[in-house]
Amino acid sequence: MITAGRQRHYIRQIQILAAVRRIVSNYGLERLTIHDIAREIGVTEGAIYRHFRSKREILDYVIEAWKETLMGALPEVGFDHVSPIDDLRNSFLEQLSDVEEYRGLAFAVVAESMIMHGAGVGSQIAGVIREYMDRIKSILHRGVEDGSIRKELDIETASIMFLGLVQTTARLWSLGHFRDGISKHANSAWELYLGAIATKKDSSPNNLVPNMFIEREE
Amino acid sequence: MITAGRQRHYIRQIQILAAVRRIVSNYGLERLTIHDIAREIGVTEGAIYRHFRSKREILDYVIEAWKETLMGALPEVGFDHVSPIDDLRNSFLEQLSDVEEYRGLAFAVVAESMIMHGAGVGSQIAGVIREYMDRIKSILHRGVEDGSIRKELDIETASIMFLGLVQTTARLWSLGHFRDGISKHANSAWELYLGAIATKKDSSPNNLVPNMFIEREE
DNA sequence: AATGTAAGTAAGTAATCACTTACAAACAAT
DNA sequence: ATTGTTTGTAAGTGATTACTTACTTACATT
Repeated sequence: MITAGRQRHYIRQIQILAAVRRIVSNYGLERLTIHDIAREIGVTEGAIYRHFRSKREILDYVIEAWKETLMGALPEVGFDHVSPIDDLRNSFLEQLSDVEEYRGLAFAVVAESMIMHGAGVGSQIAGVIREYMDRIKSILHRGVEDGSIRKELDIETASIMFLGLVQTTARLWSLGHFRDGISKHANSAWELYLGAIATKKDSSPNNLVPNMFIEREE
Repeated sequence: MITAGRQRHYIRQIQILAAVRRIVSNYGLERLTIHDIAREIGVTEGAIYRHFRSKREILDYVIEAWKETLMGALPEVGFDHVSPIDDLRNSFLEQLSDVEEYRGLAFAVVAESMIMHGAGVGSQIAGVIREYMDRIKSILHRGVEDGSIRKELDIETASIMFLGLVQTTARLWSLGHFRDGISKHANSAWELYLGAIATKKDSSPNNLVPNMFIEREE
């Protein structure tokens, strides 16, 4: 049961979280029911309510986990010992690797599909996105200051493009749009984005994108 | 009632379509019920079934209308009397004006939120998106051929970025992310995208974006 | 061994869902 | 005036939803 204040992650809660992702991934939000969640982890419906007070509380838990994944890939504000470009690239590739890891259903997609499900969940997710965008924007500002990002850039627009590239790649992947892995697209997408925002002095694109993404453990 | 083959658009069907957009816009897909649709246009539930055989048929109708809006803003394949850049810009601005027109719920967002609602609707929408992307890609190819678009460009990635910029701007707008109108963002977003894909010989950005979008009739 | 608690079950609840049925106006064509 | 079609209503249907209740099992602590 989720209580007030800081919460621990009990095993059943994690199992339920995984079940939610699997169900939404395979059958869509329509079939995200307490009945199906219970069946997925092999208990009865009543047992679910030992660990969550309501379905809404389950969704809150999912959103919270998504927020941690999302923000965890970004440096804290005022934390600038790594170059802004590297920060952006890391978040970019990390998110897309999350997409690939979960075979078609990253948190990005789950949360995205929850937006339209009324009952205040939309505004909650909007808050997470706003926070994430603010973080992206502050990184972009740092890049403008240290000269690695073009200063004529509209920061707001550039951050939207960043989010758009990640989310759209994730969604198309989840729709089965790509034949081969997501890695190749991740690299060329980053190159394209970098070309749009970076100052042009160093325009050899190959060295700007290390193969950190490709060399992930399988 | 929707029959086989080409269909006409009867007044009640259009009313229902508008009701669907309004309901999803204000309350989310959760409350897109036959009951609410009927109440929205001032009839009883049974009356709805005089015009559509099932709820699924209503969704099909919505998707079909979305497809027409989406594809209608693009030139036919092999139709190249206008410059590729202009074609892209027209589709880009036209879609975002659709977003603004419907005050927070463009077809783009409706369809997007339907993706995760199982029951085959997802694959249907995926088909529309695939068709749209193919059209975008063929325009990009034309641009490469006539020299207006960089030839080192990864066409696939560039088309994803295009879709991503439109969809994400639409979604953020529907989430109330923007304080002022969408027009300003539309123009700077197009500039940014253009800078990423266009050849650099003509790099004065002001003349590349006419104010056709701003001068829409109110 | 006794006891308290966390975690589970089986069988319900009322509400809501998409959809159906029987019937009645509205209206045009004959 | 009669008939047929379209479009509507009122009142249902069974299925499914989130959630509850009464009771039981597993297990650690004393």
